[in-house]
Amino acid sequence: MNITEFANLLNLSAGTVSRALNDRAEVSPRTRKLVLEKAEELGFRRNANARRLVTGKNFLIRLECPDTTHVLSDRYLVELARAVEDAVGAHGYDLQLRLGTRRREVAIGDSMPADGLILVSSPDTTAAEVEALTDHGAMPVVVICEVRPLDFPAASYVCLDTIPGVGEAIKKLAELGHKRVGYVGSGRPGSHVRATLPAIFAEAGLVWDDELAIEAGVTQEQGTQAALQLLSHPSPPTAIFTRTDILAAGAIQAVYSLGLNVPADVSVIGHDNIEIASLVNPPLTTVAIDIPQVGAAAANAVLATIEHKAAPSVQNLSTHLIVRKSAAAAR
Amino acid sequence: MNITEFANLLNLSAGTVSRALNDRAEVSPRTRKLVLEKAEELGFRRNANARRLVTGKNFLIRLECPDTTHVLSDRYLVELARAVEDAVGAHGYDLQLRLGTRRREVAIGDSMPADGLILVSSPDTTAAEVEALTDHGAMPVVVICEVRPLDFPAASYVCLDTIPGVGEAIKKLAELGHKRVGYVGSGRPGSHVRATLPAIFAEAGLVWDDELAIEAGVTQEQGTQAALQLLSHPSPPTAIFTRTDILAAGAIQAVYSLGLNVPADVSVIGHDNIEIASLVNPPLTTVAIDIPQVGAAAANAVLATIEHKAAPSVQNLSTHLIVRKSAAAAR
DNA sequence: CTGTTAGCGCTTTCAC
DNA sequence: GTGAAAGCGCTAACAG
Repeated sequence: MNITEFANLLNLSAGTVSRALNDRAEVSPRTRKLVLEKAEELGFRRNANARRLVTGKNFLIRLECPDTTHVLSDRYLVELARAVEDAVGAHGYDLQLRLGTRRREVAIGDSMPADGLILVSSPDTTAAEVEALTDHGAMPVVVICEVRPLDFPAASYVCLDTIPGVGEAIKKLAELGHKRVGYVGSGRPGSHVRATLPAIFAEAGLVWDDELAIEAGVTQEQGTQAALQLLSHPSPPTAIFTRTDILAAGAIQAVYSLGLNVPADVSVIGHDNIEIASLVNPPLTTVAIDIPQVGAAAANAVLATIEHKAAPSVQNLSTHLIVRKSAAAAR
Repeated sequence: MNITEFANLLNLSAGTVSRALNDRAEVSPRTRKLVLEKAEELGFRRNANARRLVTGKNFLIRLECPDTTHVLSDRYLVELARAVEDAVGAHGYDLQLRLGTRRREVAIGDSMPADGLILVSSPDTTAAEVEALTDHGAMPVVVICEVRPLDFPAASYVCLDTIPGVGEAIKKLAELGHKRVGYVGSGRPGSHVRATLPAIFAEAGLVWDDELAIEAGVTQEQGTQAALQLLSHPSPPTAIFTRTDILAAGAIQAVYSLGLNVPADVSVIGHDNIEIASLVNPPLTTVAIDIPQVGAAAANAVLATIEHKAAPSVQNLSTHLIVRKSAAAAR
């Protein structure tokens, strides 16, 4: 059933029905009500493609995630997609997901069927790439990236800052009375977090000791070994902050293996809030970013550009501390 | 630039260009080549919505995942989506992702803009629900579900069978010479796997001993405790199969804490192949399903129905054993 | 093999 | 406030 047939059933014209369905002002309340009710009753639904053709709008937002994404791990993508979908759905938009590397190869055959783009950047995303993805600036875009925006001012940005959460974690430990705090890194000594840590310690009123920092690696076992080494220090830490939750799980095991307890004897704080964080014993206090918030921010940024022609914006979102049970007052 | 303008540039008619772009037979090779080249050169792209309107096709497959999905965990959704996208992309289709519970509420305003649906079912998905989602059978659908198809014969099914992989795991252990094999479950004594285990043991030539089966729970710590209990049995197992990788990680810790080694003294096999499976020490031998294969199977099933009007099909996909380092010959 | 023509189903002026 | 008519950009049927 098309809109004309439907209109005839109500003794109205297609134009009037269209206006009613689009919530236009010029239609009488009585008519609008009738149309809405009957549409529901008779199960009438507009042909989306005709509507898109004539309006030039697609009611579609594309979420693009290169598979080399390190900004947000796979695990978070679903959460992100859910949030974006919710946010854009509230405005009548659908979500199209593009994951592969299969970038521009669909070249011919289809023009851009999306009104806006949300791009999860990877460390090697370039401005040129973003421009290509947006059909040379024709499509509004928001890029989700680490600290610094790309050199592509036409885009909006949602920047993820890992430092504040780490700051909260260290501050929390300081507040709990810990004086000696160890660090177990994931094996990348040049990382942003690692480089900033001494300053963070200072700000929390703590003394940074290089001997209490180990770049361990990525496995749980490596976390255990690093923690063991830390705890065998002549002046051992009473708290350990690890770069990942997996390392934290390892550190907890190390504490137990020494006949000590978490958090009674040693506090442990992790990073990432992965699934097992809440499953280990004790449940892990950890640093994480609010993914739904990231999704909502990105969605609202594209929508603002699409619907209100808003100027490109830059938002900064920070990690924060999720307090569970693995950190307590120093003995 | 629309197709008529573009055609004029080449001194052709819109019809001819359309035929060339659609790879129709009636167009001369010479013309086709010209059109394709010039389209590339001038950056001409057809208006997707006009095409959709006139053909009645949407070139869109929808992947729908209720957030109550337990059939496939969140972690796998991205992998699944990637596989589906690749498979449908090869046929010129795009992927629309629908995650929320927000089911049919978009009722008015948009008709179904998808040619087919892939539905990841949850334990409580009903036939009526599937019917509603397909616009009363108007849209081809394939349901990804556990062992048994729903009572909705119009759909195709990709059924996931966990048993074969568990069978492989136990058989492997038997082949390695293990006689006593322990089981650590996730606390659901009525589960399909648990119920089938005695038969699987029998088939592998192993004796099932109820005293060697513990329904532990979900945390790593619970895995450790269960394994400890198992290993303190008067006639302890030389291998342990756990229902999840997290439990397996716990079991490995238990073995170490006893001054023993994995796999030299005790073999451990997990289930799920979660991220940490390859990160623990030793890398975990585990049971898993090939998600990309699931995605490809589902995608091909919808596409077959859409493009060749193929009859609904039922495919069974099984878990299998991923051999890493945590299982070895019995001492 | 190619040009011409008639819609696909909707929204949007323009009359009334 | 509503109806009539034009047209969005494309494909497909029909001529030639």
